[in-house]
Amino acid sequence: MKWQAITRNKQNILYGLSLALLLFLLKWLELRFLIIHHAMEIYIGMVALVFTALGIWLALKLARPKVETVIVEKPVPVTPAATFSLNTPELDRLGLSSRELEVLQLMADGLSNQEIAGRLFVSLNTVKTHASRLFEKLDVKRRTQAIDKAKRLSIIP
Amino acid sequence: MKWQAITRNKQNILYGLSLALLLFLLKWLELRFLIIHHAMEIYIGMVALVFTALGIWLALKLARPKVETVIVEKPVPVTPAATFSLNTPELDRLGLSSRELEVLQLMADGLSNQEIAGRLFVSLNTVKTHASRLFEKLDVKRRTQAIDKAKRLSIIP
DNA sequence: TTTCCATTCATACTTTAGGGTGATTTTATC
DNA sequence: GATAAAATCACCCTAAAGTATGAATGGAAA
Repeated sequence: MKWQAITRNKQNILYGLSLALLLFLLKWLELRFLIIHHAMEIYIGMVALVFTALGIWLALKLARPKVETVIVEKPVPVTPAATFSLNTPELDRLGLSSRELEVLQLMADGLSNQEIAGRLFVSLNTVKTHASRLFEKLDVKRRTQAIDKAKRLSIIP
Repeated sequence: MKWQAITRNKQNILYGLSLALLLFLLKWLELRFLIIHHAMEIYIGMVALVFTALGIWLALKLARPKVETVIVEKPVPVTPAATFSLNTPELDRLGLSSRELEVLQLMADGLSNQEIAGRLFVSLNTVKTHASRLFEKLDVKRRTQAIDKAKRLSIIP
């Protein structure tokens, strides 16, 4: 801002000096022609041209051209991240308990019933009970069917 | 920015006008002393002013505003085609036979060994043999592990 | 207080899966 | 023709999965 103010002042000073110079030149030419008393029309013509040029110069210097901005939107295809999204409505519809869902996921991970029991800190019998209930709710006969169906329904990832 | 430009132009115009006014006053005072003897100088002074204004007007008329185009990229979500792409190098590395791969896929679909046998027109023993070989090559202990691993490796969809 | 549901556990039994061993046939390559 | 691999099949045995029945406990809702 301060720098801009100094620059502007400098511009105005230059403007003033150039104008003073031109006036001096004009006066000097005026005196020369007045003394000689020749080609008065030429003198006037030159004055006209000189001051026209001065006007143009001033206008170009002072007037800042407007910049018109045109915004063009370009569609860019974006592939969304491939993430698993739990199908909550389907899960609610099936009515699986949280324990049943846990067992299902561990089945899909390839664990045996005994291993699942160890993972969940329960007995093998408990796991079998949950599995049985799970198959009932999913209307399947075996774990491979349960896993296949659950993935199709987006209940497990 | 635009407002600032207008304000600056206005300032310069005012500056110019005030200077012109001063010049006019100067000329007028000068004329008061010279009017009797120098009618010509008054005429020339007016010519100078008029042509300066003409120059300014011309410059402003000729100046054309610049047009700048800005391209803005807009993200558009693209639904990826949910297609399975067989991981052929991995399949080659594991060395699964075509029959073994068939059995694997039907396992993943939830079929029992007996059902797979019926689907492929072979005996239950044959299916068990293929399954056994399959587990060996995949280094797994049970079908759920085989399925899980095969999906991870993109051998089956 | 009663009822319902989830969770846990047990037992007995049946079915299926999985491992081991061996054999025969078919297919492809040299 | 010889060889190796894939495919097919059988039999025996064990392990694991799956079914049926029953019981106990705790928490939430009516």
